[in-house]
Parts: sequence; structure tokens; C-alpha cells
Amino acid sequence: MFSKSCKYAIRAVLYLAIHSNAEHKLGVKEVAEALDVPGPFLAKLLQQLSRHHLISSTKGPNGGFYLSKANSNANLRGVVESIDGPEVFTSCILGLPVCSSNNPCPLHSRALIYRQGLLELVEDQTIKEVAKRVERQELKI
Amino acid sequence: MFSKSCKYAIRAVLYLAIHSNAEHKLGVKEVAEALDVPGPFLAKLLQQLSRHHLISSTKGPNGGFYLSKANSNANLRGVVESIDGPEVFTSCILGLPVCSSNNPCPLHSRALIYRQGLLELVEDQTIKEVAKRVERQELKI
DNA sequence: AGAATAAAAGAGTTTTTTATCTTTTTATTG
DNA sequence: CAATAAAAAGATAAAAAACTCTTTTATTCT
Repeated sequence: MFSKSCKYAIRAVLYLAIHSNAEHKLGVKEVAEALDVPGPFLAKLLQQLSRHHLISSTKGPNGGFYLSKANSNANLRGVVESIDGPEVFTSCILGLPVCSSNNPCPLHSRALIYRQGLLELVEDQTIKEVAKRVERQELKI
Repeated sequence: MFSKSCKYAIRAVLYLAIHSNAEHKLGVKEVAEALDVPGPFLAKLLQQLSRHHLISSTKGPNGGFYLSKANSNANLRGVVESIDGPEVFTSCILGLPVCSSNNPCPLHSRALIYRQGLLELVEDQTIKEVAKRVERQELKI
């Protein structure tokens, strides 16, 4: 479903939500090791998220990546859209160039339900809320 | 969501459902041109589906690909599983190696709803039924 | 100011997916 | 039975995604 990059990105964002804040930033290396994900590759992803203001970062000593209050009050949709592109939520499930209610593909109507589930997955809880649940229930990232 | 290969495959199966039968088989070329999909590539996909008995084929003059009665009374799940692998319906949305009800990833519970939508998409109508709707409503493939 | 630290940016490399080309096998028909 | 049509199989090529390495830039601390 999501690309590998996108999965890494979501997990990294959750990790940052739990372990970082404006006073305690994390280096790529720490995050990469914690998630068991290739470091330099994750760096690229985090930089991209940072450019799009979905996470925050500062350079230099004691610098690193972190989530601002605003960042963690957002939901995961922006993260996904930033990495995989906004089309993941809208593009035709059969890859047809035009596919809409007036010009639907054979699977269009059922795809709506599926897509609804997908949106709920990333939209109806904030990053902070997900992170809280992870902490409370000791979930793995 | 589905790979490009899988999208091609689904569309090709629907095309066969509408335009072929045991008495009238279609060559790869015709299907590829009708769907505007790369011919040799589609050939590979159709061969794979044929090997897995999701579509039927015969060689030689007047040979080609077609759907048997049995083929068109099946649903699309087999087609998807044959091309993209059965994991698409079961694997963790965050790519975690272990993710289950007792050991859920942070998005597990919502992912269930989403996954349900995905399964309905491919499971609760037969290929024949989809094809019928395509014909009746003159949908594009 | 200078050294050290860490992200940002740029330039590769590898692997996987998508696509093509060629040869072989099988069936059909005249 | 020879010619032909079409799938099957194999080998190769191009494009995209995943991953790595090197250099630059910004920040902090002494």
C-alpha cells in the first residue's frame, strides 16, 4: 500500500513524537537505529518532511529532528502525502487516467469505501494521539 | 495500492470476461491494444495468470486467452494474489515484521477497517458480475 | 575566531519493477 | 505433413525506488 519510504517516514514521525521535543532533539542515527532502518536513507526522508514543515529540525550541536507542538497536533495524512504524493488518496485503483463519479472505473464505487478506510487510518487521530496510545499500550514501532 | 502489473492484470481479466469465451479467444495483442498497455509485458502477466488457472489459454491458430465459466465465476482476489502476492491483504500497513491483534502496530486497529474495504473491493462480486456492470453501464476499462 | 556537531544538499550505486526482444513449443488448418 | 498462428519461456534492457557516500552549510561551544 504505502511505499517503503512512507512506512519508514510514519514510523520515524511516531518515534519523534514519543522521544523528542523542542528541548530534546534527535539525530538521524538514533532514530534509524531504533527503528532498524537504513540511516542515510531515513535522513533523506526526514529532510523532505522537514522541508514540508511536517517535522522540525535544527543544525549544529544539540541540533536534530523533533516535533513541534504544531507538528504533533497534525495528523499523518500530510506525512503520507509528502512522501508518496497526494494521489495515493485520490488516484484510480485501476490506474485509469480518468475515473470519477460520472466516469467511474469498474471498481469505483467499492473503491470509495476502501478509500474512506484509508483516509480514516491517517486522518482521524493526531500524531500526538497515536503516540500516546503507543506509550500507554507499549506498542512496537 | 496495487502494483501497475496488478492493475493491468485486473483490467485484462475484465476485458477477457467481456470479449472472450471458450469459442472466441483473444490474442495478447488485441487485449494490449484495447487497454493501451505494453504488449509483451501484458503477455507475461497473462501467462502467469494462466499458470495459476485464473484465466485460460490455448496455443496455436485460433488460440489465445479467454475466461472459462469457472474463471469468470471466481472473484478478483485470486488475480490480485497471483500478481502482487497474498501479503497485500495481510501484511502490516507499517511494514513491521510482526503485527497482529496481540502485537499490534500503532495503526493496526484502523488498518483492519481499511483492509476490510480492500477485501470487499475484490471479493464480493464475481468477475462475471463486474463485467456485466461494465457492459450495462458502458464503463471504460 | 575556531573546532566540533549535525542537518542539507548533491552525486552516485544497487535493487526491484516495468518493459522489450528472441527463441521455443504447441496446436490448427489447408 | 508443411505452413502458420499463438502462447510459453528465456534473456535482456530501461525506469523507478531504495539505499549510500561525500561535500556543504548552519549552529553551538570553547
